[in-house]
Amino acid sequence: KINVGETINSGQVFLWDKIGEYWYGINGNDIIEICEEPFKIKSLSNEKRFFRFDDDLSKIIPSISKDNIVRNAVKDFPGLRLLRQDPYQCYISFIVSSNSNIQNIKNCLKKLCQKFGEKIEFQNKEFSVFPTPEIIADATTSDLLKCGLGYRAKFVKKASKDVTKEKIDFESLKKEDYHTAKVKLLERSGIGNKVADCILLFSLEKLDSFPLDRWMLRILEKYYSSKILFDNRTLTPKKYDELHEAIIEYFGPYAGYAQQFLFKMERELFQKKWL
DNA sequence: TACTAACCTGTACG
DNA sequence: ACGTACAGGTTAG
Repeated sequence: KINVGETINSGQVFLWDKIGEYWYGINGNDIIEICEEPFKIKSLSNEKRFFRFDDDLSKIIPSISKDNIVRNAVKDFPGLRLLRQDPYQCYISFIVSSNSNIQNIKNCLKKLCQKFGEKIEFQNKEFSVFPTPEIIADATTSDLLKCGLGYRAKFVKKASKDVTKEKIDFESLKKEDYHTAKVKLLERSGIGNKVADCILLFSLEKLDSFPLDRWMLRILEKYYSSKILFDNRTLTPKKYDELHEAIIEYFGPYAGYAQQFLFKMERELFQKKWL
């Protein structure tokens, strides 16, 4: 059974807020409301695939449980789930995320919605949904800069133009395999290995994607140095690919789920130290 | 192909 | 108060 708070607060999504017992989130042009106890979910579009209830956890969990590290992470966060995000929102979110932190990412994306997104009333509350690629592609750089994007503003604009010009089509990427889809994402501006893997895992059905950021490298070094070998800390594109190969070989086709559990585990460990 | 520096912004620390 | 470091990376050279 899903733990909504745990899942929302695991670095996948940035446009969610809790009001009373209810969580509200923006997903593309959709708005989702979810309450955990008693369980209730409602959305503007009536689409309920966001929480991936269709994933067969009884198959996935055993598949990724290769060692006690993962087994403990799953035991500590049994309600953690991967989410199925709107691809364009996910694409922009992770371009914005580069060299930044979660709080800053949230601020930027919220401003993007408020400035450029359509205002919609839902459950007697006012929301601003995520802007369309067309709106962002036509926005002026100075307006984008007002959202706090900094040097990423030009990446966001260019990447949006690529969507409107159909240089990239998310629906077809969903049908491609991991590697083919990744190559196409890497051609877009502001997207490197890590950002591409986040987009693939969180919005394009690539459960064999395994985003390697600073945290994951720390985790691999700390718990997996004997199981998965990789050398120094400068991760060149070639080494990134090789490491990803080794990880898939170890964790299998649902490695992305393993990544999410491990990431959550280590983040919580760190946060508690500060309290 | 590998390595390095520069990069917007916000916040925490000395 | 003000400088410096650093945060879930990418790009240009």
